Amino acid sequence: MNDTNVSQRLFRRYLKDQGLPHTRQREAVAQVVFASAGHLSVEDLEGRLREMGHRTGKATIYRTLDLLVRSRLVMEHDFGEGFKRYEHRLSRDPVHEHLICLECGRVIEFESWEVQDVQARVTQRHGFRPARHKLEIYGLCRECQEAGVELPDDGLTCPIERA
Amino acid sequence: MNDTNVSQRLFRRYLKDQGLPHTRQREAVAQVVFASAGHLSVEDLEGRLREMGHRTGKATIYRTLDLLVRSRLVMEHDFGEGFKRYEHRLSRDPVHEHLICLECGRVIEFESWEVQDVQARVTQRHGFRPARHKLEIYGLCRECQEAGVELPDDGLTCPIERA
DNA sequence: GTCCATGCAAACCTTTTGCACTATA
DNA sequence: TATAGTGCAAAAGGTTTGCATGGAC
Repeated sequence: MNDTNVSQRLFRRYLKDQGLPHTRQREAVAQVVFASAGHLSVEDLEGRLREMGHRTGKATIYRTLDLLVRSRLVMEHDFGEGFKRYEHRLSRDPVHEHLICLECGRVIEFESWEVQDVQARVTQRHGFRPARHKLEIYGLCRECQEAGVELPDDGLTCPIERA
Repeated sequence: MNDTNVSQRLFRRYLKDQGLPHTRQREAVAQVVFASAGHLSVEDLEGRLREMGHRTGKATIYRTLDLLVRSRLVMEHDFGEGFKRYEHRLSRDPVHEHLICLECGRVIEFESWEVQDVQARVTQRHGFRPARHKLEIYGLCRECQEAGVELPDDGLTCPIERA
């Protein structure tokens, strides 16, 4: 049995636990999310559902994503593009960080125990109770650099010295 | 001379460098941003401008914030509240991270050389050219914990074991 | 006098909501 | 059959844009 099927089962269990009906739309949305590797936008989801012959309304997609996020089977991300992206959590490390290319939108995942460490120390020092964190590094991926893309620099050239 | 004035001067220099006019609206928006300690929303800004007797249109506020962000004198943040917040960068460490309270929205800043370190190592490993990063830790601040607030837990109780 | 900024309102985009209808259990 | 979900379209909410007017240089 593959991970997609495991996730599907977990989602069905979640629905049962919450006393919610299991519908074909929920099944379809969950299936697409669990079967996709990357970080999906709602537009991506709509497209894949249409390809598969499902005619699912946007509202239902959003409502189902909300359930998937609540169940903790899916994570919601906002990479500053003006819309959200969704990533399933099974079959990968539950805690990981992201490198995000400002040019092409490519997302590379990595893990870092140091970040966990920083979180533990800094939250303890401030009496803060952590629920989750995110470390996102924005820049240019190798491919975009090799394609000659440059990061724009519009800022003050040297604020302090020229003040 | 205080930091607010330094920042104002830098902003005027930025405008001159870019060949852009220095207007009273830009002056007013910049002044409010530089004089404020926290992480301002556009709504906050509008309010403070009104208090000061300035009648500045929303569009002008957004356009001026865009200039301030481009000049690097101001940073834009998105803490997932559905709108952006703005923070001036002078008179504080240019690189710092945030603890964000999910209950009251309080923001606590901290610094971490370890994160810089992680960024350097992981970007080198992936041939990625970093432009900026953000580490945000979400949870409950001390005050909200003491007020008895709990983090909701709606997820699957134990996905793997009960699968 | 030439540009550019401003202000207003309309447009935009993603996400949410109301409601009549349909499907689940 | 009771309860909740679905789909559509409208609304919401923050942000952006078009355009006529006014200000900066």
